Amino acid sequence: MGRDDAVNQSDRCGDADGGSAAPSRRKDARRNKETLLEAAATVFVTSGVDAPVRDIASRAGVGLGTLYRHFPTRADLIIGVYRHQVQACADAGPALLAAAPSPHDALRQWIDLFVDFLVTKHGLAAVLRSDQAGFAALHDHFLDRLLPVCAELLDAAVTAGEIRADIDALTLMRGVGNLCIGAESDPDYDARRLTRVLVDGLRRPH
Amino acid sequence: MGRDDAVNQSDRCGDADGGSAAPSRRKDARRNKETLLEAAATVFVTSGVDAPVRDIASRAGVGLGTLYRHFPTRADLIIGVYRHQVQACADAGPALLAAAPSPHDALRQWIDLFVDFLVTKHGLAAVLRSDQAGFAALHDHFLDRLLPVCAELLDAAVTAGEIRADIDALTLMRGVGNLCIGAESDPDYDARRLTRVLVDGLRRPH
DNA sequence: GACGATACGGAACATCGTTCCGCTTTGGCA
DNA sequence: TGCCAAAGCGGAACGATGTTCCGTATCGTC
Repeated sequence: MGRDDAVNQSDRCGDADGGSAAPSRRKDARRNKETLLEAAATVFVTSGVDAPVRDIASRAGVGLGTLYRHFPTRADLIIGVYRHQVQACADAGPALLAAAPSPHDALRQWIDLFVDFLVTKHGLAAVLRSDQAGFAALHDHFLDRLLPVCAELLDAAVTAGEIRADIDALTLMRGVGNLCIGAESDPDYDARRLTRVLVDGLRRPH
Repeated sequence: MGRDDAVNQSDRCGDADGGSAAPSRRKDARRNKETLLEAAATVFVTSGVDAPVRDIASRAGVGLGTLYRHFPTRADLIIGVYRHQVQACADAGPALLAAAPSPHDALRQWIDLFVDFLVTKHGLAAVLRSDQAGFAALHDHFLDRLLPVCAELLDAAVTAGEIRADIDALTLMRGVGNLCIGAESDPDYDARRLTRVLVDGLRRPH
């Protein structure tokens, strides 16, 4: 819990928007966006990513209209808050593959990293799984960044003959994400151990 | 999908309340309760277990007050609708243990049964996992009926030396339940296969 | 048939997401 | 510096949903 690795650092850089949209020309707009991200990050920790939108707006000291202009959906807000951590997790993949004694070991370590990230974000895993309209962007963002990494690790392990080949990266990631649901609020449920059992189950039966 | 086994039959017997509460002395009350259960079962199939309460009440042709009197929480309604199927799943455990070639095989088959049940009920797995207040009763009901069965199968497999001993029945059931979340609405996500991988992972490493 | 207990129905209230629009601020320009 | 159009802001208002409450209707009994 709370391992001090690259994935769980919460620093964000100055620019609130790491994406493709051009930052506003107006200073107040940029400041509000940044303020909203900070407020959201705080509220997410205490109330989870399902916290009422009003709570976030009021903590940021802005109106609802302002929040919705900068972040049309809750998914946008969540992406904004966790963008850098997701990227760090993605970056860790190739490094682990290079350093670990075997591809399966790298996969296991990488999934540990992913699980540590998810489990420390109240409700993130649940909303990541959500099929509700409006969360597609969140889903896509995670998949865009992490799926290729997972696929690379998986392929390497399959090529090395270490694991079975009938589970694709998408299914595995969703499974791991699902296993993390509720883990943050229940000390009796050990999502980390369970994901390791799952990854163990990938091993080629002989 | 839609396997015709004992667990997935949807018949209910005459008495709407299989639980401990004494049935009402009034005929209209008993009839309304039964009507509500039928309406809920129908609505759950089409709109999932998260369907608006009003939809169920209106389909049953009763007022909201009536619905809330008979089923104070959504969990009570869900329990009422699926009570018999849960019981059938519980009953299948000992039978499988007696018939299967090995305890681990029995466990695998029983979990297949459980997964088949969950996957065919839109949103059930998700709400089963929910930590929200009001769903504790649902959680407890499932655990009361199924946890002992799971524990028995797990113990037998451990005793037979087939699987590792560091995963308890509660964790396993929650993990399986979690793996089923969203499976009903996404053909690309194969919860059955994933749960088999998980159960495979339980095998004692040698 | 009368009467008390029980149950019914749905209006009313609370919460939350989302939209909309009149007002304010900002940045560029003369 | 002063002006102005564009951009942004705030929060009232609306719709959906869960939940409560109470006046009225119905049932079972005597």
